Amino acid sequence: MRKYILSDLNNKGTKIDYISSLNNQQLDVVFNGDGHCLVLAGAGSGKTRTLVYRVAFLIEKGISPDNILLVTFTNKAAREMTSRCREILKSDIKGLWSGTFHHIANKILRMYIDRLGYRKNYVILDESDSQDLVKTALGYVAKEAGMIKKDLPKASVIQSIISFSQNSQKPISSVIRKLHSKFIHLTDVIGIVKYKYEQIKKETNSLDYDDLLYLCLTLLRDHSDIREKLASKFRYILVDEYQDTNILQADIIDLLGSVHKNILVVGDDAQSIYSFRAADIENILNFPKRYSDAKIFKLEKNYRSTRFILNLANNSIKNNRFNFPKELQPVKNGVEIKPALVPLSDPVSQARFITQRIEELRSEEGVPLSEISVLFRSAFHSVELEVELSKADIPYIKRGGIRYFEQAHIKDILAFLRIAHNPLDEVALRRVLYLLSGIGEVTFLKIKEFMMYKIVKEGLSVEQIDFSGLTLPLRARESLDKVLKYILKVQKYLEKEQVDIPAIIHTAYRDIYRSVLKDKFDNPDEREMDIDVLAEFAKNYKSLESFLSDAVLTEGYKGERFDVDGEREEDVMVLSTIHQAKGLEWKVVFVMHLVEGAFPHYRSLARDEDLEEERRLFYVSVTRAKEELYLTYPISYEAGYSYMSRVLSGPSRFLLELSENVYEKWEIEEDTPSSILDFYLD
DNA sequence: CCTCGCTCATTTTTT
DNA sequence: ATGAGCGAGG
Repeated sequence: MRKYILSDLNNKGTKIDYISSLNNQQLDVVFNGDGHCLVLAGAGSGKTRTLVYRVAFLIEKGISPDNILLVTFTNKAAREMTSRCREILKSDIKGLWSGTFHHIANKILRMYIDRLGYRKNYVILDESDSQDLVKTALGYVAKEAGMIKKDLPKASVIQSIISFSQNSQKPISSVIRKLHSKFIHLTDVIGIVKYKYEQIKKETNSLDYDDLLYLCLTLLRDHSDIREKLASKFRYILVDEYQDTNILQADIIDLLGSVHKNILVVGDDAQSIYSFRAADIENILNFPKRYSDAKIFKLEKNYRSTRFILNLANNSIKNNRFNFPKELQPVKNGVEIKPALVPLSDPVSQARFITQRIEELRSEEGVPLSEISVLFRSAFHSVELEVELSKADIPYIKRGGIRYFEQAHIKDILAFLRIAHNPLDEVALRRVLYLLSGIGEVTFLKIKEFMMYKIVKEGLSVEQIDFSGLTLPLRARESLDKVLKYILKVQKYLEKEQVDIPAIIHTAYRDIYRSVLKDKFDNPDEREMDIDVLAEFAKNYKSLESFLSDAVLTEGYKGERFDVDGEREEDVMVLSTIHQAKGLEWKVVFVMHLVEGAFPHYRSLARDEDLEEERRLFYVSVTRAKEELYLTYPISYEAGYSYMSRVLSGPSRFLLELSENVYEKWEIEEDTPSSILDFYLD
């Protein structure tokens, strides 16, 4: 194969120096990645690099960027990859389609969804919107069936069942049997709730995350002209993190690649960590079966971590039975520090230790904060640490937990924008009206029915509706008037050539929301600042619709700046859930709260496959580290909240099952009773 | 019919 | 500590 490489290079006279930038395995992918290709890329094996060079190579070879589709796991990753591509090519790349599956599905549906009987101006519901709507559906169904809500699962549970069923393309009944067997006797009712939920979505022209994928697939499958058109457009398709795709996503790729048949997927079965949202590891394992002509590439050389760290990672993952056996081969040379296992007496000591060590790294060893991160299983594990970091004046951003766009006040403001865009947006209208006094469930329904009738049946616009035909209590009337006045005002803005979204946000805030914010929350000033950030972010958009879509599909976290135009990061540290740390690397990594029951999470203990996923998560966490790795856990901690007793559940099994020689034990808490240490560290 | 204040359970991971 | 759910008052 190497022969082709040189002749290829000589003939094309390329400007990019592939040979000195990539190793042989990587070069092979870059030059020979035509057709159906599976690239099995271990952690730290330079898979992003390989993808970036592959895209650059295609463009340099003369493929137009709009004939390339690059699917990534986050939109952030897509931005990073395209900007790196731009750097090596030293030219702008316009027209390349890149982003997450949801992002790309949205792009396709905005063009063609009318073919499926939806209007193109649909709204996208995020998970909590979807939950709200399931709750509404549940209300109707419970009433009709004469059941009490108490006897039914919570809306969030039903929502998750519906979602999993959609993403895995399995019937509700089998999802319930597998994931929520205690509700098995309610299968029929849940099925009806799902039906009702679908119906409301259809009526209100809204799509949830799963609909984006499912409808995109339906569109491609059932409308051959659209399929042909798009599949002809995409001469080359590249998919990153393929191990975390679900069946819908794999099928979408299959159809989009059905004309040119150039589908290159990259992934690592050992890093599959999203089965809870129906990611199916079979996609990657069966890729060669799905495409019998598939070429398989392997990237096994690890450029990231020291041999101690890799040794630890290999040692851990070999306890898993269900995956391709493989070992990461270290390449790195130089100073090697053994990973440290650090037991601390409790979460506060743990936080202090990490903070102290970070200070040392920073001041004594000159490690920039941007080269350090702290990872954990669950977002709330970092609370004590956040306190300590703030005390020590160490700037950090946290990824995981509540997202920026999911905060109540941001969702409130977005709801205002949504009803201006579409006054019949059920979820948004309910949210806005509930904020104001005098309007509850019954009054809301009355208003909604009235507006629906006037708009849908009589074809009136909001401006034309005579609301005096609706009898309402005084307070409700006042509240409604406020909202209507707002909608009319904003619709004037929308008629203008250049839509000023920040102005719409500020109008909603000044006219209505400011006073709500003041009594609803105890930190209104802080939240007001968030709303300013939102307005700032909105400046980049020229249509309300695209702004609203991105607000739902963008993964930004609180405190994280939206690096839309690749602004330089300042020197801040990252705290992150392991899920959010996927694909990233740091010189120094702390993995904290390695406590049995927390990590592995107690809900995964019952089934081997779930436990193995937790172990893969551990594997992902340790392979983020380039040079130094600290594994910490508190010996005792308070589970749940303070009314519960202190728990001594002991270190994670992921620590215990590692052989002693892969890390150094580091006991720094002199006040820790040694008997406890002896017991647990045995 | 709405709101407020009480009680109870509740914390995995996310596009 | 926070949120959801429920029952009593307004």
